[in-house]
Amino acid sequence: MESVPKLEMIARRLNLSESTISRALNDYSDISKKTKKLVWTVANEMGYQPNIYARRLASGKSETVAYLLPVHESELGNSFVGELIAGMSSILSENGWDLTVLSPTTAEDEIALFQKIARNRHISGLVISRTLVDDPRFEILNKLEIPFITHGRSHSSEETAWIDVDNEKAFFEVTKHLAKLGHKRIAHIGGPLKFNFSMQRAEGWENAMRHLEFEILDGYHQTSDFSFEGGKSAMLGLLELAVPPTAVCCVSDVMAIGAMQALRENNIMPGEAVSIIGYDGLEIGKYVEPPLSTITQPRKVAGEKIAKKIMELIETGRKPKEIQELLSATILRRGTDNPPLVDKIVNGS
Amino acid sequence: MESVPKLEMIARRLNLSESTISRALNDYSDISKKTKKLVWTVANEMGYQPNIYARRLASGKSETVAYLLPVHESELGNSFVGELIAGMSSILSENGWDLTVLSPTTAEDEIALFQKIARNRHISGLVISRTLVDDPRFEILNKLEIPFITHGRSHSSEETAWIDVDNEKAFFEVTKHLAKLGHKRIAHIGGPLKFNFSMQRAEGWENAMRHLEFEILDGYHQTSDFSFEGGKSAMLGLLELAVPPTAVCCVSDVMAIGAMQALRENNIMPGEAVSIIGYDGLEIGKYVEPPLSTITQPRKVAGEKIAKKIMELIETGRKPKEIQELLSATILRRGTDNPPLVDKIVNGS
DNA sequence: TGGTCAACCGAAATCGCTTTCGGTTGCATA
DNA sequence: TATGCAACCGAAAGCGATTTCGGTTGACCA
Repeated sequence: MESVPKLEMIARRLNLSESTISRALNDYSDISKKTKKLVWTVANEMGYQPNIYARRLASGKSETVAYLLPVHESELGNSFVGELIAGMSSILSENGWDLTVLSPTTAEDEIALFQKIARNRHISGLVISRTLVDDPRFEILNKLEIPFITHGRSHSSEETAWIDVDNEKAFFEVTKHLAKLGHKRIAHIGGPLKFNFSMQRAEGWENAMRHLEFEILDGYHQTSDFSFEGGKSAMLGLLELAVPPTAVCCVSDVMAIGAMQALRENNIMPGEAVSIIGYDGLEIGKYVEPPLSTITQPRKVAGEKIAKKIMELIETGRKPKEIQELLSATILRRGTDNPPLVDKIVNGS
Repeated sequence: MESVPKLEMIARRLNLSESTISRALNDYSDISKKTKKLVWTVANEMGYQPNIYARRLASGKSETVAYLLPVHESELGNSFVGELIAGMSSILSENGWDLTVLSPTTAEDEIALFQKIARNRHISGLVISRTLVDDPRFEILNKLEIPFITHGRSHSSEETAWIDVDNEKAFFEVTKHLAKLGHKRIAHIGGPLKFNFSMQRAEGWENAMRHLEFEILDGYHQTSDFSFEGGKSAMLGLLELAVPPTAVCCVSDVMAIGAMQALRENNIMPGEAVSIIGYDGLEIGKYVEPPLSTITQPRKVAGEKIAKKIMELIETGRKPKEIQELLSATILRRGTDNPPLVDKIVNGS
């Protein structure tokens, strides 16, 4: 009857005390190298795994990070969630940490959750995605002294830890890209501006337009919710304009695909009279007609980075503001970004 | 300096012993109703939250279930993962349980993980999705005596706990549905048959064809991998046949959308010369041209049920085989399932 | 020879809860 | 008046680690 190996068993086997074993395994400086090596080999041999509950109780650390599932948002996020979680989970478990998933259903629920976490300290850090421009959670978490890192910034993320994509730059670039193709009447279909990434992307487009000295006609900035429907109705709004755009950059692939739908219903082939570029790099974009051009970012890698950073934040005394990283996204040309028809004719040999 | 309330503080406050408080809170039968009520109100008042690590250490139970992320499979699963996790997480945390996510990267990794779990017992149960027809994990987990529930069956799930959709029935029905529309030449685009749901869906189609006494022509059962590309090449395979089908049911929406792509490239409008039905009820299906008919199942609800069942499995002494549930999926007609063209002409008034 | 200082290790207290076991009550029964 | 039996509750021993504090060594120097 092999029972699970405990500290005490290793101690007896080596004629050392439990405390020495513990300190050896935890790499304390007052244990000789020789002893450490000895303890390690024996521990491995016995297949020793510390009881994390005993360890967490004794040490007062929990080595657990919680990921807040953005459940009360539209379902679009879901496809990301898997990859993000995969990335975080792999890195965390490599280090013996746990990843748990929390899914508050309402905003009040979420706050109650924070308070609970603050009280019992069973979770050492939080990962938050879908940040708002003006996100009240930051302040609450700070007050409660709960370490957290966000996937995406907000107005108040000067002092907090985050990892984010340079949304502004991405849309600046994509707008310039469309301009280079010959477009001047470039519109933007955005999501609700309360979301930070939504705001940033809109700003990127706007800044580029200004930089290029293109006029932003009335109605060129459509906003709607993050759904296919939303993209569709936004596009319909653009088509109704006196001077409709020849190119549109959309805040997400989902909305872009909705927009494409609107074009088709008006007998406009996406990528011909109207170019479309989305964002997210969803694989599905390859299979709409024609394949949707888009902007991608590596989500699994983001998950991995987040995991590393939150551990760093918790373990080391480093300031949250020192733990920030801006990633960049890249344009992926597929089939919906082409020179405008008019120009083709004008320039036609 | 408010410190977190502990058992001992409640005890002192009420002039009772710690053990009484503990037993009161855990609803032991040897504590009077009056005392229990008293303890509860005081505990709530103080905002008492038991230290789960102390509790788990003392009780030897971990009240934690782990979800195995199917990472090494194609990325299609990701969109489901979010919903499933959301469902599980909400129910588990309602009951004070934790959901942790594990992501072994290889099959060996997975087994090592199982062994680790078996040793240290820090996880009380496992949730597994993407089961194979012949899934070696079942036996391993049984031997290791790790409670688990699978989302999807396998050949060896007679004695295990599972929740699944009646895939066979769903595809039997969808095939009959196509027949009712007038189709006789109905093909199936399936995924790798090592996956159980893939196998079951193929069987459902096959059984229906037999039941309807329709001939299954050579090549009518295409299999490919779960990707858009896979669906596309499978459809191309069908189109090359001497007698191509007039309707195709696909094992997944993703593959169905790939198949639609293949049709379009051959100047065939999906839902006209060739009807297509997918499976999964992805929202994206609404926005391809024309909207894809499909079969849906409630995934979040599945997650909730899974959570309840795994807790039941762990807590009560019930046999795994008593914890099984078959859900049914429903056909969602959108735009790609129509009567065959030929029949229209033949029957034309 | 004695003293000092690293370098190492052990004893013991904790961490906060669970759970067994036994000990009081008080009341009904014989 | 015993006796028995519920109904309640307390004492105390864990659970398996961590961590502080102090005590031995032995080497090295004066």
